[in-house]
Amino acid sequence: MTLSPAMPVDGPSGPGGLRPDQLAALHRRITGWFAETARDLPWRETRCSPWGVLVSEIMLQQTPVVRVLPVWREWLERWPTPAGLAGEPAGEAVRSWGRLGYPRRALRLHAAAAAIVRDHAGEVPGDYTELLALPGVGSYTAAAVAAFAFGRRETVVDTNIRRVHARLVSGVALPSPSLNAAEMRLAAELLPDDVGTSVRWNAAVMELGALVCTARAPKCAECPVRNSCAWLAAGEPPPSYAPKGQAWHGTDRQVRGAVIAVLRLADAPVPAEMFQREPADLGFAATGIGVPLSALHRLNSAPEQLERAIAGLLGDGLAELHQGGYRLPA
DNA sequence: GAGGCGTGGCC
DNA sequence: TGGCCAAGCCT
Repeated sequence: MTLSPAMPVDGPSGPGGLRPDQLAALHRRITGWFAETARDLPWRETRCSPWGVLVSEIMLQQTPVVRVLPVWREWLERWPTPAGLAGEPAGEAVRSWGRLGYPRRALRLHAAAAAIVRDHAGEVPGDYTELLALPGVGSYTAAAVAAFAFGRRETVVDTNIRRVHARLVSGVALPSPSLNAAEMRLAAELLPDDVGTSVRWNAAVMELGALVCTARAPKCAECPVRNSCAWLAAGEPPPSYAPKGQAWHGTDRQVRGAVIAVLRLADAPVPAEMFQREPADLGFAATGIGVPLSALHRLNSAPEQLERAIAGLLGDGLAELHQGGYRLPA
């Protein structure tokens, strides 16, 4: 039987073909690198509440840290507890979400806050299974909150960790298009046994993927485990598949985004006909709502496309009809 | 399980 | 310039 770096097999030598001493060395090097390199992020401070950690994790889903920081600070100042957020209309969460993107996350975070008040006496639960039951909380976020807010030993797997494992252990440029059982098993086997070390390991591997082992142009010269990297040893083979990008220009999605940008800034229900006409003709050009209205108009979308976008927003609960116009849910 | 879902910065 | 990418989740 032959062990290939590209096809990690558990055997006498351990996960990914690593001996126990090699695994321990990886733990030491990566957590050591993290101790001296980690960014100072407010949700990593020990005084940050589990609620603050949960809010950060939801905001960080598909959104870069630098854009999350100011919005997270505003949210925690305004709503320092789940009960604070749950006590306000869902539309306020969507409005305060600003331009973070994927505004349904704001809706789900609001629903999660309500569930926490209703089912957990207002305290963010620390168990993976209970976290997973919250709206907007999937396998990654449940594990991350349990680990980072409650110090639990959890197998945290996000896109950064997947990429580090793919290169460092499996020797390929990128992880597979979707998370699979083999990856979860590998991640579980790489996780340090000690609880405290496991928490630091999760954060450290994630940080390594975010700062050094990046998707494009990884900074291998700065990597603390470059001498152990299976991908580097294999001569940096290119990805075996081409990631498929998401279309944007001319899509319903783009129109959705433009419509909700208008609703975020509107302080009264917006009649449907306003979405179809020049804001200058409506006398709104110089007002706050005039800017997103002009942007929407420039898309020059077909009426039926606009209808689909609005219907989608209504269906998702991101908008509601009130007195002949559309607004964020009140 | 593939596809839908925002937004802005970067190379 | 424009496609790729960012601490995913849900259906």
